Order: sequence, then structure tokens, then C-alpha cells
Amino acid sequence: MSDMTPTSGADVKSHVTDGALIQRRRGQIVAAAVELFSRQGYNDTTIIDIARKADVSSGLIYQYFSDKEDILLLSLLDVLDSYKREIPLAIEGLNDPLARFLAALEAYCRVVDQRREATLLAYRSTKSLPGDRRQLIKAHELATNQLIAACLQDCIDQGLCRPVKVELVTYQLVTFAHSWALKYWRLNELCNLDEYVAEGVDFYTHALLTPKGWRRYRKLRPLPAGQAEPNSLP
Amino acid sequence: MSDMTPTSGADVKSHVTDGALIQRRRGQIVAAAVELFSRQGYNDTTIIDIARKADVSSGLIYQYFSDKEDILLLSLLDVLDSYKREIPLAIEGLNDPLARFLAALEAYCRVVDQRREATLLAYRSTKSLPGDRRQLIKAHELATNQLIAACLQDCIDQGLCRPVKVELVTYQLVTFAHSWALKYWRLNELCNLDEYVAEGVDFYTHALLTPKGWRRYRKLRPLPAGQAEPNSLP
Amino acid sequence: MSDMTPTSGADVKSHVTDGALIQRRRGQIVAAAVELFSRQGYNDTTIIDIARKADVSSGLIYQYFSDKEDILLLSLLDVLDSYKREIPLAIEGLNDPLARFLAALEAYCRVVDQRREATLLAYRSTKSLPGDRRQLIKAHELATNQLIAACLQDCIDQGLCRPVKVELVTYQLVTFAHSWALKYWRLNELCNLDEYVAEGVDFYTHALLTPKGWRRYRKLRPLPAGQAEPNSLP
Amino acid sequence: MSDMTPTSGADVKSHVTDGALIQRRRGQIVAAAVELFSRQGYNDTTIIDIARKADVSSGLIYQYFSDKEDILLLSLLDVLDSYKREIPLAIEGLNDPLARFLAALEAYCRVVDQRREATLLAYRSTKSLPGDRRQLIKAHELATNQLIAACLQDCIDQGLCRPVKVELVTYQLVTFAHSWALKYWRLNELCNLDEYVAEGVDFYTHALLTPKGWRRYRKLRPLPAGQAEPNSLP
DNA sequence: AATGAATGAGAATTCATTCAT
DNA sequence: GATGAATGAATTCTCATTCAT
Repeated sequence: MSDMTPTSGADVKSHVTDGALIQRRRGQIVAAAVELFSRQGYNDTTIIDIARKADVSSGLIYQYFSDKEDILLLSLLDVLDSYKREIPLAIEGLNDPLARFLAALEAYCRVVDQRREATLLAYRSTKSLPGDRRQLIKAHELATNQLIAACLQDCIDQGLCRPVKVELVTYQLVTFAHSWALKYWRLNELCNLDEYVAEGVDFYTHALLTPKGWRRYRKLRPLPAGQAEPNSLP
Repeated sequence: MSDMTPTSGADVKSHVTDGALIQRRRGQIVAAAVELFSRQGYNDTTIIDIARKADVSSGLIYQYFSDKEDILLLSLLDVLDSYKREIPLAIEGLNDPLARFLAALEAYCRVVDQRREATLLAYRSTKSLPGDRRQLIKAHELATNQLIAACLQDCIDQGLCRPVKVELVTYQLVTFAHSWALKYWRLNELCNLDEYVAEGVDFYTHALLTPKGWRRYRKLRPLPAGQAEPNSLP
Repeated sequence: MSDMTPTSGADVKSHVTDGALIQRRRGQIVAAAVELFSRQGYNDTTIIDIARKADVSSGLIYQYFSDKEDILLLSLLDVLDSYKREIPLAIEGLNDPLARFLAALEAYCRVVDQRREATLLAYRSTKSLPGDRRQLIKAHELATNQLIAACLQDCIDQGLCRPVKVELVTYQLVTFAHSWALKYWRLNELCNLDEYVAEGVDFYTHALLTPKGWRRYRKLRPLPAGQAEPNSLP
Repeated sequence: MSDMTPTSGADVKSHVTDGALIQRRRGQIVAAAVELFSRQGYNDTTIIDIARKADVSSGLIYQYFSDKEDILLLSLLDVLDSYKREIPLAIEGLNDPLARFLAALEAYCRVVDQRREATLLAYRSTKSLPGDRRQLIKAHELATNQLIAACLQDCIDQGLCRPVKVELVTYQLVTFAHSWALKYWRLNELCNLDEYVAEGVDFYTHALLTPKGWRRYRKLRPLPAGQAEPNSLP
């Protein structure tokens, strides 16, 4: 599991009072659960499976989670948190809005690749949560999207990208990244991750960049010597 | 349920011999199952739920399906088949490759919209099938994608679209359509279906069209009088 | 199935009135049932199995039997009847009581061998019948035993056998014959049917014959020339 | 249930790890199962019946047995083990081969009498087990037979019994004992257990003893004063 | 805090039996 | 008389959850 607490915002009850212990135990259990849920699905994973993999007793789990659904909630949040954590890391230190935008896109693709099965889990199992828990998940998703949307908005504000509906386009970018996990069974036959990212960059630059944006882009990623612009601007 | 047989390629056993009756009963049961699976998920739907909704006895279901998994398989195929059926309908009679391409995209978005919950079902529940059944689902998905890919290829062949990796871009289009279902909870707050489709058209034309493609596009969809090109070409 | 009506004494209701048809249909169905019950057991044989093997519909069976138990009853009676039919055939024409006794023993062993699986069926499944049906089975068994007991009694009356408790010894003989079926899995590794019968004859003659009985026995089955009495009399 | 572990040789899985507890619970459950299976038959006894009689929950049973068949297996082994346990007890301390032989026969009859219903169970339900489990049952039966066969062989070796095919005759003795259970419904009308045993001894002595054997027999069981030899030697 | 044995409600599946055609 | 589709009660087995130790 990730090293950050996955409980952000979730109101999950524990019978145990020692905060550090709660952190450690929940981490242990969620790590086991994410792996098993991802591999076998939520319903086909038993509490005993999780307990065995986490190397604790089944009874212990109920001291840190009120029910199985709670484990799922924290498992999903753990996945979403890993997205939310990686993107800022990828863009920190970069000042150019276009560079930040592209870095965010690439970072998202890479974190999805690292947690491919877990990404599928989020798509498959969110509906197993009751409505209010689902809201929490959605809020996390929107927060992550916002990280990307902000980059795009900056590009537009600086005239590097066409004025598009930012959130809609953000969803396209997010979906592009998620698709690497969702359709991995086929995409992996067509290209590797680097090629997939490159294809995405090619696609979104054409879809979004203004002439000014293109000039900036060329500075960021000069063409190799002797190679002509592959997709000539109109 | 749809009016076409959903059994295409699936080897689902029945104890009943009368072919027409099998069609009718399976249709009845799959229709109930798709609705319940979509709403409550595969695992939280019981055979008795399905029987009650289909207005048959629980035992009857086992005369037409060998187990619950079989119902899921035919349910998923029913959804995928509805995609595969609508797209050809939308493009038949159109000759221009670009018109066909755009019509296919729009049709896909509309059929996803009509079967929004069922589309989610496919994402959530395919993994509940055993490997060989899953292959069948994947084959159907690829066949549907091929319908769109062919349109795109034609556009490229005629110099209307940039030469891109056809199957990868097809996946983007497919994912764009699916996202309307996957992220409906948020997208529906941002726009309606028509706007979503328009946004997609705007996006993909910018990403793909050549100058020649743009001229063709203007013939297909002239700007309203007095309105300037919204996103001026670079 | 055997050619004699198996309904002797059983009050099995039929919805059909034509007597000859009842005979034929019941024969057809019981023949199928005996084979299936013998091979798979009563509980693991379904009405549909029987219908399929008898080449009729499952509904038809209920026109000739009131329930599954009824089929079992007639199946068991069919087996017991075949015993009761073969023994008289084997001893008719024989006048000597000892010859009749030995012929009855041998005949019983042979009919058990011919219907080995069906004999097991009787041991396994009689308890599946309700008490009153079971009485009927027992009456048939006693009647068959009586055929043998009468032979033994004659031998005793004529001083060929020791005066023993006739019915108890009869049970020994019956059990000896049945054992060929019950323990076939092992006995068949030790000897063939002829040897088994010979062993039985050897055993029972030693256990039962008087000196007068032995002299009679020697007339019936003279020793091969040059062979001494294998088990010399005391 | 018997006080010895019935698991001899059977590879029955348990989810519980505490060995002593497994012994206790399995004993509890098998005791209930043997009684119910004997009375109602294997198929007509439900897991819930067994649970209720054993005074545990139905779920508990599945912590100690992997399925219903496993309960049957251990139930049958429990019965066979009680045979295998009683015979050695009956002959230990006896040195004379003939005395041992007769004691074994009598002991077998008595243990069958004590577990009459359970003996029937073995005949009725062994076929409900899959082939490999059945082999285990057969091996146990053969091992028990061997205990008797050894006594008989000793008698033959010392010239007390005629040289007969030991295993075949052993099966006769075994069948004689089993018949007390199999045909109890009738035998019990003819005699009590002591008389049945006496009848068996009378029968087998006449069938097997040599003159030397008879002299030994008279020493073991002198005739009551003033009573003539009932079945005078020829 | 931790364990794991025990519980029992719940779900899929089977199959004897009925009955409209 | 014959058919076979339809029924639904009954059964096995699973697993989240509890609680005594």
C-alpha cells in the first residue's frame, strides 16, 4: 500500500484507540485487500482471504473496519490517492504551463500503468458502495481531475491552447489514461506505454494547441535534427 | 431486451428444444437481468430477483441457462450487440467518408446514452466471467470497434484525416462514447448529450482533419450565416 | 425387463385403463429404471433420466406410476420375481430331494450373477420405500426363500440332511448367493462363478449331509475315476 | 460415536487447526450422522438434521468436513473401525486356535448386533461415495476380514479344520454375521442373538472341523452332563 | 489487542410433479 | 394417450460477522 494514510475524508470507525497502530493495521489490511480485490474482485474475496494475506486474524479486521464495505472504501481511496499524489510530484518544478500540462498527462498515464489492476477495481467496484460512500469517491476523483484541469486552464489563459470546455476535455484526458488500464488486454498488443503516451501527446496537441502553443511545444520538444515536422500544421 | 438474438457465438445450453420459445424466454429473462444487473450489480442480483422481474419461476431460468454466469454472458452480449447493430444503421446511405465517420461517432454516443446503465454493467461485470467467456466479449468489442475504425481508415485514405494509428484512435473514440455512461454523474451536470457529441466532434476534427478534411467538413456542416469560424484554423 | 408382469401383489395405480398397454408401458419404464437405479442409485436417477432411457416423455411416467417411489417398488419386485421364477425352472423335472436342493442353490447363484447390479439395488434401496411397501418386498423375499426351504426340508425328512433349523439355514444359502453380488468386487478376484458355486456345494454338503446324504450325493456326483474323496468323511 | 478416531487413513480436510477439537467435533457430528443416516438413509438426511442432532450450527459442520460426502465417509469408517476394534479384544488372551476362531465369529456377531442399523448403512450407502473413497472402505473391510481369516488359517495349519479356501470361507462367516443385521426383521422372529450365534457355531463346526478339530471342540465346550451329542458325528 | 471457532441468514441449483395443449 | 414446459419447495454450501477466551 501507499505510505500515505488512505483515510482522507473517510469516516471509518475503529475499535482501537492508538492512532499509530490504527494507521499501521489499516495499511496492512488495505494493502492486502487492494491486491485481492483487484485480482479476484470484491465479491470473490473473503475476509479470511484478506486476513491471511495481511497476516492477521479475521477477527482483527473488525477492530479496524466496521464491515467489508469499509475495507473497499479505503481500498478505493488508496488508489485514488495515489493518483492525486503522483501528479503534483510530476509537475512541481515546472513553470511552463504547456510543460506542466504534458507532464501531468504523462504522470497520470504512468501511475495508471503502475496500478493497472487497481484502476480496474475502481471501475468495477465503486457501485458496491452505498450512495454516500460513493460521493466520497467521486469527490476524490474530481479533486484529481482538478489538478489536470488547472494545467489546461493555464494553457488556455496564456493562449497556448484553444478555448475549450476545460472540464470536458479534462475528462477526455483522464479517460485516455484510464483506458490504458481498461483496455490493456488489447492496447498492450498495439504499443507499449511510452508509445501510448506519445500517441496521446500527439493527439491532444493537435486537438488543442494554438499556433502559439505549437511554437512553445517545439521549444519544449525540438524535432530531432533532419526530421521534418511529422504532422505538418495546416 | 433488443429484438435481435443475443446469442451470437455463445454456446449457451438449454433444456428446452423449441427454438422460438428459447428466443422468447431468453429475451424475457435477459431483459430482466440486464436491468437488475445494471441497477444492483451482478452479485447483488439473485436468481429469484430475475425470475420475479421476468415474471417466471426460478426453476424456469435453469431450463434456458445453465447457470447464473450464463445469464450474465448473454446480458453482456445483448448490450454489445446493440452497439454493433446501431452503428451500421447510422451510416448506411451515407457515402462521404467523413460524414460516415462523424455519423458513427454520434451513433455510438447515442446508443451508449440509451443503454447507459447497461454500458456500465459491461465495465463492471465482465471480470465475473471465466476466461473463455471473456474472450467472447472481447471479440464482440473488437468487431464493433472495427466498424468505426473502417470509417476512420477511409478518411485517412482519402486524405481527409491525418495518418494516425487507426486502432489507437478508435479506442479514443470508443472511450469517449463510453465515458458518457461511465462519468454521466458528472458530465450530465456539465452538458446534455447533444452538447457532449458536439464537443466530441469539435475535438476530433481538430485532432484529425487535414486542410482537405476541413474543407469537406465545411460542406457537410456549413457555419450558420453571420457566424465566424469558432476555432479558427491555425 | 423380465417378460412376466412385475406387479404381482402391488397396488400401483395407473391413469390408463387399457390393461395390455399398461403392461407394456410399465415394462418399458421399469426396465429403464432398474438399469439406471442399479447403475446410479435411486436418488441419483431422475425421472427424466428414466423417461429418456425408456424413450417416453417424463409426463407419461405419471400416467403409469403415481410417483417415483412406485417405480422403485415395481423395479424391486421385478428383481425379486426373477429369483422366484428361475428356481422352479431349475428344479422342475428333478425328483431327488438332494438334487433339487443343490439345483436350487446353484440356480439362485446364477440368477444373482445375471442380475448382479439389480441385486445390489435391492439391498441399497429397499429402505427408500415406506413401511407398507417394504412389507411387500419382504413377503416376496420370504416366498422365494420358501422355495429353497422346501427342498431342504425334504432332504431332512428323508434323512439326507441333519435336522437343522430350516429357515435359518435357508438364510445362509440365500445370503451365500447374494454375497456373489454384494462382494463381487473381491470374490471375482478369488474365483469365477462356477468355482464359487462349487465351493458353496462343498461347504453346505459338509455342513448338512448325513452319511445317507453323502451316499446319495456320491450317486449324483460320482468322483472322477482315480480321484479319491477330497474331504474324507470322518 | 466410538471412542477411537474414525479418521484412519481418510484424508478429510478441516478448517480448524486444533487437533483435539477436531477429534471432539468430528466425533459429535459423526455420531449424529451415523444415527440419522442409519435411520433415514443418507439422502433423506439433511445437513441441518445432522447439525440439530449434534447440537451445532449447520455452518460448523463445514469447518470440519468439506462436504456431506465426507461425513458419510467418516461415518462408514467409524462403523468398520468398530468391527476392527472388537475382534482383537475378543480373542486376546486366548491361545487355542479353535477357541480364537469361535470367539472371533461370536465377537463379530455381537458387534454387528450392537451396531445393527449402522451395518445396514454400510451396505446401503457405500455406493454414494466416489470411487476412490469406496476403495478406502473396501480396504478397511478386507483388513477386518483378515483378522478372522488368520484364525481360520491357524486352525487349518494345526489340522483342526479342513483345508478350505480361507478367504472364501471368511466371507461366509462375515456374511453370516452381517446377515443378523441385514435380515434382522425376520431372523429376530426366529431366534435371539445367542441362538443365532449357536446356530452359526453348529453350522461352521460341521462344515469345517476335522476329527481332531472335533476333539478339541469337545474340550472347549463339553456337553452338559446327561446330554447326548446332538448332532452325532457320522 | 488479538484470535479463530461458531453462527445462521442467504443464494444457487435441482428435480419430482403438474397441467395446458 | 402423450408431451414437455413450468413450477417452487427443498437442499447444500458459503461467508460476513460476533464473541468468548
